[in-house]
Amino acid sequence: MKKVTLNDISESLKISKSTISLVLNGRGDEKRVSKETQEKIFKFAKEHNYKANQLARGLSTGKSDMIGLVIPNISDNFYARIARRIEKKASRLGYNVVFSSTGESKIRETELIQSMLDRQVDGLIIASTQKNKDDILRLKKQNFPFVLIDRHYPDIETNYVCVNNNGGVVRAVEQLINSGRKRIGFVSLKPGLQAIEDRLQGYLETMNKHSFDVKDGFVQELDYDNIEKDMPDVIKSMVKFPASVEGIVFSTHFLAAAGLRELKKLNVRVPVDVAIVSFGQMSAFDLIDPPITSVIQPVDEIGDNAVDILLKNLENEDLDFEQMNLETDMIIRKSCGTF
Amino acid sequence: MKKVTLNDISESLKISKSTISLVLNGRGDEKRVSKETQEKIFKFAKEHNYKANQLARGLSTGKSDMIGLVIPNISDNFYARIARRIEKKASRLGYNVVFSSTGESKIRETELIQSMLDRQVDGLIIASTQKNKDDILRLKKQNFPFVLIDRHYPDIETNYVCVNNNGGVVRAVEQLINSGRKRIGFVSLKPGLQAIEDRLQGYLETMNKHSFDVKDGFVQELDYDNIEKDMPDVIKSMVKFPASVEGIVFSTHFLAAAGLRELKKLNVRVPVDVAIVSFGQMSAFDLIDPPITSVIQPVDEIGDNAVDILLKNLENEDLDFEQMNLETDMIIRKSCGTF
DNA sequence: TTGAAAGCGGTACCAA
DNA sequence: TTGGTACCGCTTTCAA
Repeated sequence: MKKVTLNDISESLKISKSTISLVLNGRGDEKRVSKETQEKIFKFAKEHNYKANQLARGLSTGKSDMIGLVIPNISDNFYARIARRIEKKASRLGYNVVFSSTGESKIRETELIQSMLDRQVDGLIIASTQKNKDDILRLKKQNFPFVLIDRHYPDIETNYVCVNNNGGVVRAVEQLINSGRKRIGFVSLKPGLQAIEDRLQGYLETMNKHSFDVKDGFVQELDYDNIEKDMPDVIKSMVKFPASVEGIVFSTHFLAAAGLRELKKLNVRVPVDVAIVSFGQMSAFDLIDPPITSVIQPVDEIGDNAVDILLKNLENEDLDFEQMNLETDMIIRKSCGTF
Repeated sequence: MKKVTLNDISESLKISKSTISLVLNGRGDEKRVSKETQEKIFKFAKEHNYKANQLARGLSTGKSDMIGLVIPNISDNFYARIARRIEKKASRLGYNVVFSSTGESKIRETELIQSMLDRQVDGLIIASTQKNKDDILRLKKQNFPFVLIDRHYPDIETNYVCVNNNGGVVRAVEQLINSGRKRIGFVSLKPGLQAIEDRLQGYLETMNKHSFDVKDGFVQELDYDNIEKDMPDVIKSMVKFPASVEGIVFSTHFLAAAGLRELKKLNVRVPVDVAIVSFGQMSAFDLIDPPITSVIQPVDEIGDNAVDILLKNLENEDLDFEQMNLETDMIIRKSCGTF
């Protein structure tokens, strides 16, 4: 069952390709193609189930109606939810989305961006590894439409949709302080991500504001690829002397999960011995023992805004950059010791 | 910064497009293009950062090097993990993947499949809504390469990679029986999915085998779109007289989470009053109070096999259908009352 | 109101 | 060893 092409229709109907193309693209009336011709064409197309080859169309029009989504990891719930939102909105507007995960690798990110460009995607939405200034600068220089999500480059002016990381962590730390903790630790990822840096700053600022010492061992930074492996030692070192923390803020949801796992293994009572707050959520955080207090990132808004901004930029070449730092929310549950 | 095309190179270098195309595709030696010519071409391409337009190439070769992934919901951890695996493997083999979520809607599924076909994807991996025989039959009739994952159509012969749903549930029920429960309920989704049907059968068979009655109210089926709303009544009706279940098997991970949420609200002690097992896992199931016993689906194998089978079919037109029912595993935790 | 033809950027066959 | 050229399927301009 060979695919029907414009040419086939043209030959069968003895009507030129151009007319058919026009009609099938809904510009028949505009171009004053006669009703009969139009009907004949529509009828034939329907009957033979004609569908335009998007490759050919794309080659001809110079746009592919595809947008590329480059993220660290589609199996991470946070990005998956953003992806879902992006896809939903994009698809409603006639775009398909090609996605790829970088696994936080700069090299992969470079490859992926390139391969999407080769595919002629009309625009990109990128949650960058932030180790990849070169590519971002290049995209920018080429005036290629893209918007950064979740992570942006502070010294490169681009469109971005991020969250107020600093503010979110401030709330998290304040919450622990409210529930009477002074010796508060911060478990995070190794530097490299601005978002992570901002969260650390939020922690340090808040401790400072309250004149609480950030003692040795209070701040722990894990390697993205070795979280399971390193978490036991990290937690051990934090809960026992000399650090002896009474509270921990985890800078991201999977760190919180891994950290809690270790706390449990050590029979540390949460929140009695150590209260915890997670920056970022997981779907079962309310069911966990104890339920986890967490800073909520506005996932849907990130996705929606990213698509909106990108599409605006597809239509209009030279728009001002849009930069959004969305506010976080917080759900207070038992783990922070407030009750 | 306009993109460099083959034509540009051809004009600059005074070498024909065909030669350049050959060389850049690594077939220079094979076609005995002189070393010098090859070097000139490579050098120019490098310097001017030439990248082939995949749309054009696809149009010409008739293959796009894209594979389409159609799933119910990318933000569901189960599918997200499969997607990650598929993407990883596919990308290593030179394919990009376009994905879309159907939200369990037949209409969306039809639209999405069509839009991927229009995009000229080389093949499809589909976790179908199973309300969509027509499309599957059409793909099959057209001999279009595709493989079904997670859900297949029993009366249509196709490639598929699914799990042994029946067997998984049998183990789940047996586990509850082992820990002394007789009045065991089954919370599932409204019929429509073969996988769900198989799980129900697994439950019924096992109950039957042990001569346990399946009393009124033991089997509950929720509507995919109203789980949060309907779960309270479902759980209430199950735990109190006359159903008074002592154990519940949830037919999928999110039902287990929602169900447990209600059990907790009702102050039903798990597993003392009601023991539970989940078919399918969530990342924090080990941290939940109580930790959830769950049937583990072999996510990675599903993804890997799907890609393998699909790629084989891309290379070779008429292969026999491959049909895999992968075995599940089970992680036993407190919720089933075994300890 | 409709058609012819050029062009999008490649690939691949056939000559030279 | 290299080049010419038709063609993939569609859009779009210009003429008729």
